Amino acid sequence: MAHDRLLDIAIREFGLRGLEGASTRSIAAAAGTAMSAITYHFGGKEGLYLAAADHIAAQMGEDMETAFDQSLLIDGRDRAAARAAIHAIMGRFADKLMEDGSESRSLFIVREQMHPTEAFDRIYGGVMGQMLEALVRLVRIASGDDDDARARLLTVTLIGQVIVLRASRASCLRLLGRKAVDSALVDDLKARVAANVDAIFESISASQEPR
Amino acid sequence: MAHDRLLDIAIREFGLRGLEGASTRSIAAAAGTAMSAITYHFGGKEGLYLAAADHIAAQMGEDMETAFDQSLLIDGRDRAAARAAIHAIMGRFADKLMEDGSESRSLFIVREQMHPTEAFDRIYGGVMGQMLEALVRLVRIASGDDDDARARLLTVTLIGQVIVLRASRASCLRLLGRKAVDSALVDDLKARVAANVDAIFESISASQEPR
DNA sequence: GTCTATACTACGATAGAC
DNA sequence: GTCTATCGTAGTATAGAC
Repeated sequence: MAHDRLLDIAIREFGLRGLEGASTRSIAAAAGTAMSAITYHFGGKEGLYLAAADHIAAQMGEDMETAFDQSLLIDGRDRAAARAAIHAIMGRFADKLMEDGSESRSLFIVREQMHPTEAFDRIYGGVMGQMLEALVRLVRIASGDDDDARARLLTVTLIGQVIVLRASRASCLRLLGRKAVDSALVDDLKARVAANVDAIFESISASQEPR
Repeated sequence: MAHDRLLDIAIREFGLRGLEGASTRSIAAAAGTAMSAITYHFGGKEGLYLAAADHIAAQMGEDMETAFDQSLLIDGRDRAAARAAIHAIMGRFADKLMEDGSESRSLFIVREQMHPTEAFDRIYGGVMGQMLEALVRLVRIASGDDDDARARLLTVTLIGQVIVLRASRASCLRLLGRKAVDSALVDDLKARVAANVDAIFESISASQEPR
């Protein structure tokens, strides 16, 4: 179906070049169809862009669903379980972020972070927001600190440790002396982040009970 | 001078809209000059883009210079001093990243991270690379672990905690329930990151000397 | 449903007037 | 040095043929 081919290529092109950088002519050509097929199926470039956002949100939803569904079942007083769930979500997030074929999707989202449009609402309003809120709740439990603002700020610094590899990819690759991100590197990163997370929560626990 | 006005506006426009999104016509109009002035002063759109990158690199250099010059003087065995220097660099980095008027520059760099061009070489090859290398050295000292690869990976997770507020700005603002990043928030973030950094290095130290 | 034609706008580059 | 005028290219949208 021309519809699906166009959507596929649109995600790639919009992620790679952005809304303005991508051209409907080249998207249509790559899909082996006429440019006006975009008008027909999606109403225009803008509609195609939003359809791409919806598709990305849906795919992200599938990928993260089980990991964060489980986290909702966790008891509000079980700090160890909450921390384990944080490790699980962050690990899965890292995997999905760096997975082959996820580059276009990630870049699409990074672009929207800079210049949020309606497309960002569709992505954040879906599973992304739910995942982050679930993470905040787990952080509150795992830290034993009910203060919401502090939990949210800590959550930001946690996800930053994973996201940096996508959002600042070029710098990271140079700093690590690599040409690309392979699965061994992702595993190393996950281990490093997990150790950091443990260290941070241990430190918070220690400061709560001085002796 | 038309040259400087064009450069100023170019940084803003390229940062906001990207190389393809920005138009030489509107940049020239905003600078109150004819479009062909860009050709005259910079040789064309591409030249203007590279000049913008050079200007950003130079400005970043000034801003971070003292903070990281001092770090080079630190003794290779003084773990406490190295950790203090890490705090100083990261704090200054956070300030500069979130400072009023730095948005365009930050966005310019984030875009280059996704799709590095010659402009990225000019920025990274300047002070950015030096700052990151200085950080790696400090991390190696502060952690008491001479392994270079481990130090680089840890460095990545450290800067990620700061950069996330720019690179994933929209998500962070939503998660924090804010409309904008004010200086109070930056101070909170700096304190949180500093605590995280301490916790991580304490944990590493503890694992090295089990008793 | 899909493609061809075409209309219209905006882009970047350049030549030449001042 | 700076601006005006213009060229060629590429963008989106639309109407209508198949």
